[in-house]
Amino acid sequence: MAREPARDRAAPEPLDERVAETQLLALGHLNNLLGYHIAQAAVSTDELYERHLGQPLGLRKAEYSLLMLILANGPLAPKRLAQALALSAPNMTLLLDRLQERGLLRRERSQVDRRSQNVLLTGEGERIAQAGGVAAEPMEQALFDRLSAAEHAMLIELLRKVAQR
Amino acid sequence: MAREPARDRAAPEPLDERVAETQLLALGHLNNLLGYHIAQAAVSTDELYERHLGQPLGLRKAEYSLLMLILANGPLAPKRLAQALALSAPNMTLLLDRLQERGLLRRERSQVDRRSQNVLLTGEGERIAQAGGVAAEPMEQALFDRLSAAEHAMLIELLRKVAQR
DNA sequence: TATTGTTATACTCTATAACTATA
DNA sequence: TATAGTTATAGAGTATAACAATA
Repeated sequence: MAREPARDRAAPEPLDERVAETQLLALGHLNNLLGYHIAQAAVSTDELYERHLGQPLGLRKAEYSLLMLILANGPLAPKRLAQALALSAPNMTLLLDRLQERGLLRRERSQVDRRSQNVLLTGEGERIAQAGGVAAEPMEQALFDRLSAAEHAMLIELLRKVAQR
Repeated sequence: MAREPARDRAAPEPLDERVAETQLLALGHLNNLLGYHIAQAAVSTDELYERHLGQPLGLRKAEYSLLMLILANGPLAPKRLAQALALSAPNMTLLLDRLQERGLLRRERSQVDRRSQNVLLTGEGERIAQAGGVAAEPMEQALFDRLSAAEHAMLIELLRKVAQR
């Protein structure tokens, strides 16, 4: 893909061989790269997360998602949580350690298979998780000046197809 | 959001208070969280990137994007690259150091403003960048068993609206 | 033997403050 | 004074190997 000639013989001679500061950058091959656009969109959603959920609740993204999963499903094994969140087993251990230390969850040995554990929310954990669920709504609303409700739903549906694991 | 009762009085008494291993996890509040679905989709696109571009070219995502931007626009200042890729200035310095060390680009002082630099591709850098552009195509094609071409385009358009910076 | 979870460790990525050289 | 870029440093996120307990 050859680049557009940015200059013109008649234009005031620029001393530098580079596009004007005011000019939007061309994306070139990045234009049709889904991964690139996902990364760029994540910059926006990460900012929103930090403002609406991360800061107020003191939870990182993985911590928040983990609490939401237990809130929705009841007790779960670290193994299943790790698979659902695409985290390695050692990282899941550390994540659970932190949340347990904060008193948001506890671990019980499974009676069925004593290698396995049940991770469950404490009272405080359930309280925070509930609050987190509620606080998610205004965060999504904040997207509605960029996206209609229908577009928002459509976008999630398409991302689901990509994620499909 | 109360969780569905997973048990039934008549069912064989489970010893553990948790959903069956075979059962899909409920997402609860995560269901309408755009950020969550973006993160999940990124797991897939990151895998694809690693296989099609990262491994073969020995380039990380930020390195690849940077090369694509210079290929498409010609010489650019680190400042503009940092803004375009949402990287901090110190991280941009390190990124450029690595690529320069590999002989893929070089830095020149700007003649217009001697605080600023022009980052430009070397011959080898241009060669790798070209190869990267070409190798991107089969990567996107690999998505087409999950997404039609129209859905792929639509998805990128929606992500653009979210990213909008 | 295989699986669940842990420990230890290292590497990448990101964030911040302090500095330099130019404007 | 303000801006472009650098250096130094620390923190978060992620990956891998070796291990203990249980199946």
